[in-house]
Amino acid sequence: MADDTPPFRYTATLADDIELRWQDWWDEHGTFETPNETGPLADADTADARGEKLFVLDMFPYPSGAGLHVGHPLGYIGTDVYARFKRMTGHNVLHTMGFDAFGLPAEQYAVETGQHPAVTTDQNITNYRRQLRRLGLAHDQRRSVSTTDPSYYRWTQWIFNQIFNAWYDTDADCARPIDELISEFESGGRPTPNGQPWSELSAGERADIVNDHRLAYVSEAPVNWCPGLGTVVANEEVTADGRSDRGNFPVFKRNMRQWMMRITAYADRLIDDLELLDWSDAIKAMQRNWIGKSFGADVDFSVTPVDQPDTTESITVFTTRPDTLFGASFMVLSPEHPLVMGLTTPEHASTVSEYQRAAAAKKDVDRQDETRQKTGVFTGSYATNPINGDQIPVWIADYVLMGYGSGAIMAVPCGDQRDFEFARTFDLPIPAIQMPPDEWFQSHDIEPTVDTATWPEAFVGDAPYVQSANNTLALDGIGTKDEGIALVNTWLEAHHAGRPTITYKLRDWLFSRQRYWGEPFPIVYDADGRPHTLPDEMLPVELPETDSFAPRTFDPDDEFSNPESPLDRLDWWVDVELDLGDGVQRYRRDTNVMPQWAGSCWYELRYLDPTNENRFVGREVEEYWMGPQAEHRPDHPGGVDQYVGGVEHAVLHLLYARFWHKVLYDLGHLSSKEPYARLFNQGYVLAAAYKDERQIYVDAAAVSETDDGTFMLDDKSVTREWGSMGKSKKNSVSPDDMYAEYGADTLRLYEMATGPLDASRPWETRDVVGMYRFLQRLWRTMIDEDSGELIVVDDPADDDTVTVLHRTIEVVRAEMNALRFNTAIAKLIELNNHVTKLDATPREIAEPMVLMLAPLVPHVTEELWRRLGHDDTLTYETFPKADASRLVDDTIEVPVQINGKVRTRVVVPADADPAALEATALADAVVAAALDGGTPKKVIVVPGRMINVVV
RNA sequence: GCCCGGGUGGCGGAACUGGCAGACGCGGGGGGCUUAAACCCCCCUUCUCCUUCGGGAGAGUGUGGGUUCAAAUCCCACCCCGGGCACCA
Repeated sequence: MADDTPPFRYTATLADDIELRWQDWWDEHGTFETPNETGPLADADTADARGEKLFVLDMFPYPSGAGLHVGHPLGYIGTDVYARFKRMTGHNVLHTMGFDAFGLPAEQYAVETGQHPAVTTDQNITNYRRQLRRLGLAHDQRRSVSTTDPSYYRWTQWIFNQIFNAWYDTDADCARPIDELISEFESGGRPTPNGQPWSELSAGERADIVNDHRLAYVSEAPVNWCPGLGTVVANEEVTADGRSDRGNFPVFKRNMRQWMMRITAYADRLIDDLELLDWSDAIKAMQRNWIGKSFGADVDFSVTPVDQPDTTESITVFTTRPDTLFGASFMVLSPEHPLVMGLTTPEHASTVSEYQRAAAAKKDVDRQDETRQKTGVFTGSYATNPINGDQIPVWIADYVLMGYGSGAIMAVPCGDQRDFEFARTFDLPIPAIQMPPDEWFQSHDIEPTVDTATWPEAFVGDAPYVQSANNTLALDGIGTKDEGIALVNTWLEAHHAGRPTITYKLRDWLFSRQRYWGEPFPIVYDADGRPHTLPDEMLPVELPETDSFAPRTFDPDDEFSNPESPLDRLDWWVDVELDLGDGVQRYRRDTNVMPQWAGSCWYELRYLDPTNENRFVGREVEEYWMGPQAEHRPDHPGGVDQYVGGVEHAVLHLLYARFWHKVLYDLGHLSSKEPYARLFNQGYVLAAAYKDERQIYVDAAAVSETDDGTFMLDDKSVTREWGSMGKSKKNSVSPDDMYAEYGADTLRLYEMATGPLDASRPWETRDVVGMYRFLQRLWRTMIDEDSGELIVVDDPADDDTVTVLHRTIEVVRAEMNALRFNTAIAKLIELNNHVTKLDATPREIAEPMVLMLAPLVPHVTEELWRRLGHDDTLTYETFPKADASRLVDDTIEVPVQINGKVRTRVVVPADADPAALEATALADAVVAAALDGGTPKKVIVVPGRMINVVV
């Protein structure tokens, strides 16, 4: 190529040279190594010299085989810019990056390629490290961890043991060591569940009681069985339409014996402590909704079992509207409710069992389709409504779910649309208990009446009660539900027929997976099948080597298949002889592995103290980096100062990690109550994908847009859709291509400039050139393109330029601090555009400009800083501060409006008082013409901003 | 249905606490450099209309109302888009 590009122009080639050189320099000099104050990585003097601590954290990546595309590092660049900025404003910043490398995709990728997941995972991590390093991210490499490393998961297993050896004391409202529970049982200070004295129980009975209190426990419960994946999965991993979020296979509810974690014990604290967190309302709302706390009452209805006509039992229902109890005209049980068989009379037995079978065969998806016609069958029995003694029929129906409340409801058809529809379908009575307002009747075009036969739907809302009284309670005339609820709750308690209660949607966390690539449980079972944890000195329990790592999967629709853990096949590993304190005995190892979320529940803690052999994190180290900061806020919960990641973890990782953190806090291992004090959700990089007429993706890079807005590949038109980037969509753009074409600094700048960090934005390769041109102009203001010589001059800058500089500094500082890098960049471009118009670039402008750009484009600024005559990295230079006297002008131009429209401008002294402003405006020719000799009706003066003359 | 966001030029997006809408970048147009092109540089670029070519007028931030001297910004009603939850009693 005949190329007359000037030899020292800032091109991709020069950028490449600069970037690789500085990346090596940083590594050689340990530039980004962050000292602790204590422990193995301690250098207290340096830590103090750097200033106040600041922990900046990214959600660590799962290292996939496909490598990074340009969408992945958006958040990583954002945290890097922020962390670099904070280093320059007096902070000891901890920033590193680890890998969340256990889990399904690694295993699937390994199965596809026939390589062991340990091998592919290592390769992928190596590739990720290379791609991330090439971006110039200022990470402390010494602190990088992988969840798959035995020296890491040793401590994941240790934390599991902590959770296993803990119980939740509801009186103290915190977790405590299980030994303290046992002591309470032994001393009699706490009664056993069935009241028998502890001393009379066998060792096995005692173990069962203790196991039932543990925060990690094995139970037989309905779980999500996914035959297509060959494993059970957590509620949080099931999509709304009843499929696995990994692989999109059907998921079936089955009773199985599995490990659970008692996250429900923390439901209230997980909600309440959201108040302490600087997170977006959206994420907080998602967590609150997921936990799903609702206040209401349990109400007991008595029933007579068919086979024991002389006895009564009670069915408890949960309701959020106890005040509507007078309107409960029938009861509906979930088909799986344990009392259904006992309440079914012989003549209804066949229809009931048939309905139960049909309900069981239905997938959750179909069952939850609320548009479906209501179905159900009568059991033949009646229950007594405690508030009015009415005998109400007991039905079963699949719109009542066993998994929520008590699996039974009182149906109030006049006030609940589902009950209303059910009553209409089966011709059940609909007594009115509220008199809806006239407008309600008008909107339905019917006469006001309590005769619900004319009502088209249930009435939901506040309205005076009617027909709601018994001998001891009268609601009639009361107008608000809060009052009604309080009165009925009092009545229920006085008559032992119910009690206020709280229900949650949150279920305990299903914690075991029947896969290979995960943390083994540090658990063995004795001859009686009771679990024992392995003592700390036996950790880690290493994942056994095997060629046969593929899980057994099944036909995705084969609901009645059973999971087979890969570890189960390894007899040599499963059967062990150990001395756990009772002499050498034979045990069987637990053959489950932990879910992918386990490793990410505490990784930020390991970053703090990655080489600690004695503890998962040193106490003082944790306190330094994560301790509550009362000087900022008395109720500061502690935790990471700035966490950045995608919104997709709102109820998975972020909920699980908070739960583990709180357990560790309760047990005295941590000083922080919460792991992540401040959370920022970055947006996503979206990309256009194109499909041809066969609905097959075509290479997005080859598609062009015509003038009339249609998209063409060669001579065929294709359709466009927006979504995440991906190889399968043929629209992936690799950062490697961007490095080759523009360099890492340009890529960083482009990603930060396209919009606010929390907004998703489309990727447009053709737009990248704008930031490349900017860096070229920047380079050209300081370096001669032909000679390569520095052309910065030591002459003072003119007054106007200095003013522009200080205004820029003022804005850039504020914008960087608030993570608004897009506007900071715009300001810096304006400054540089100003400088390009000067005859020469003064050093007093060049140096602060380089420093301000350093967090964004670290390589080219290091190079310029060096050429400006400095020996050391600019990483720890002080970020420029604005001179306040430069931020105010002597005179300012103020717009003058006439009747709210800008018609002219006047130049006035900056400190002009309102009267002077008004006088100046009225003297202006345009204003005088508008007034035409008259006087204005009104003049509004906003000093320094605006004058509005109303004519 | 409920809960969160959001809607501004051809495109990505700016706009402090209600005070000059469209910063910055892309794209587009014009010009320079060049034998030519690419690269690079300079100027113009919300729309419509008028113009004596200096400029001027009107409209304009999803729609319709309202508050105000003044609304992208506040209030009411509605439409559309994205995300989350959902037969949750």
